[in-house]
Amino acid sequence: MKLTEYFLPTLISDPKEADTISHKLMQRAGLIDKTSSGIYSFLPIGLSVLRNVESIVKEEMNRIGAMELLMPTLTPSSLWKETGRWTEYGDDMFRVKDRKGSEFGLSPTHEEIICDIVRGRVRSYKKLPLAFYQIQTKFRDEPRPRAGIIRGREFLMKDAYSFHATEEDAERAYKRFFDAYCRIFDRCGFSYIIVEAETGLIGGSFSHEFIALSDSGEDTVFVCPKCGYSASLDRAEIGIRDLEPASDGEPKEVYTPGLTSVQDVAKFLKADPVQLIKTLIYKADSEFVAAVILGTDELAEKKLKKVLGCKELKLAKKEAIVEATGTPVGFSGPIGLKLKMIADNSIKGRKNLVVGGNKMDTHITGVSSGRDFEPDLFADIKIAKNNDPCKKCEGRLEEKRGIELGHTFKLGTKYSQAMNLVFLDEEGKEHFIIMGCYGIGVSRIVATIIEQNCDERGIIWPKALAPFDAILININPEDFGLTNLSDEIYSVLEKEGIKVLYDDRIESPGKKFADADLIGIPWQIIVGKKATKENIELCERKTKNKEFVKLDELIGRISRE
RNA sequence: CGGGGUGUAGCGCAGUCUGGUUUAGCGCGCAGCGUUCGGGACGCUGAGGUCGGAGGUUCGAAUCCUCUCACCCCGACCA
Repeated sequence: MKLTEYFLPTLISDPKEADTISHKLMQRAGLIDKTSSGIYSFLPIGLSVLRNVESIVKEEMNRIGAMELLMPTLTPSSLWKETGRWTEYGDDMFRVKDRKGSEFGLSPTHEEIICDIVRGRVRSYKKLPLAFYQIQTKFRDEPRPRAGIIRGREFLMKDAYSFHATEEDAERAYKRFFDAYCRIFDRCGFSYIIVEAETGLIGGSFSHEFIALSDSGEDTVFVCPKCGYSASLDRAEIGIRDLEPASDGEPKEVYTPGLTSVQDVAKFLKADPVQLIKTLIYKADSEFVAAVILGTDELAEKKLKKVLGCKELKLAKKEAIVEATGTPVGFSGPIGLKLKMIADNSIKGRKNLVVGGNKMDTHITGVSSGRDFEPDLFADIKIAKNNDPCKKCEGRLEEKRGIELGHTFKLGTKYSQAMNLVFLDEEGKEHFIIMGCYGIGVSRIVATIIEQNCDERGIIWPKALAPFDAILININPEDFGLTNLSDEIYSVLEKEGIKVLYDDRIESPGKKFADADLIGIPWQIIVGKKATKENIELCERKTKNKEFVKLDELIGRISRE
């Protein structure tokens, strides 16, 4: 491709609205153009990369026997109503009406649609298992799109669905998808971790998130550098902390007028906030419970939910707290509380604590756990912090930011029950089909690659994903000698099937080098005054290493591995 | 949805507080001509704007007032 005939609108300065590195570079290097908030066009060079990502994804999906299909974006409300997600999705789903007034949703995901395809057509165990995938545009009306295409309202996703007769088979498929995901992210050259995750609106029994580490990421994860343990913020298991021990004190009521926050109380009593105890009142399904944690911690609701085994867990409302404990908000404490009490295990054996007095404007100092109150259960119910001890080894957890690239779910029968997907086994008995679903944010991958592969000059594409293999820079297209040589190199490379972008523009060398570095094509072939067929300059974008090769060596040097 | 911020040429900005000297400027980019040609060259000439939109105040509005729309960031929420 000759650059004079190509559409590559590069920018010298960062666009004002972008502040993550990948967003800036995608706009500056002419990969994308914003149409509206969270909605982007892929320009030619951006689309090349997107297609390269797609082909890696497709190859790995095909390799594990998943069949590609394509489902519609516009989907009738009736299907969503079957599973209840027409309501559950709320404002996150874009909705439209047809001319007759029938309601449709722009699909944010496709469980309902694939189930509708499969049900009725698969009635026998003999037709199972099945696995399908598609690469398709998804719509989600995000409350806050951000960071360019990292969180868009319209984005490209690979979603896959598998159907099984048995749990064991579903788990085997889960493993196959899991391994395929690892291969995909390895081939893209990502540095990533895999964490156990929550299933959210998709539902199901368990799931894993594939998270690329990046400071621009929106997810917080914890990694143990020693044993490799990794988990998301609200699930990371923490070992026992080695807190400064305190000696026993005498319980004493103190008057703390209007002081409800840990900070205020600690300041007022001149106490270390770690000696304070927070007592949070939650409503677990229909029962009120008290969660007791250190003043310096935050409660991990998902952990507490798991400990309680309840379906719904919500912080109790102000009036409900008064009703359940007889105490206004901010003065609840563990002593004499008549609710089920779960305490974080870092409270076990702690002494000389400050707790709420279960009385207006009152706290109690000098309290010891075990002596003055005994929770029903000790458990890990706090959110992890940087440098917390690892539960699996003696290491320390490190807090990192990441971008979620993939998510695998073992769904079980959530959708097959709602949509009546049944099959007959060998004995003619009816069962619900067991499902799995597996997603990858394809467009998000493109941004994430840039996050992990760039320098101050611009993008550095991994060779497997680059929009072109090489950029051929003719330093002076008005010089016949240089142009003849450049033309010859260009036609030789093209003939060999090497994708080359030929910078034949009449521009200053500085601009050409700057653009080449910005768009990040792995190899730069530079044709300047000293160049001959026997002495062609080849520069690697990533390292900026220069070497001089003969024309017939060039192909071998830059062909894809 | 709560908090903060921004809308002036393709991009980045000044001008707004204190209305009039602006025919609305500057840099980059763009077009033409010439000189350059190994790290975002230089000179000359030129094109490009209903100052986000609507209404209002005023002799006069980019500037003041009211409403509104769009976009960005933090949070909440979510893949």
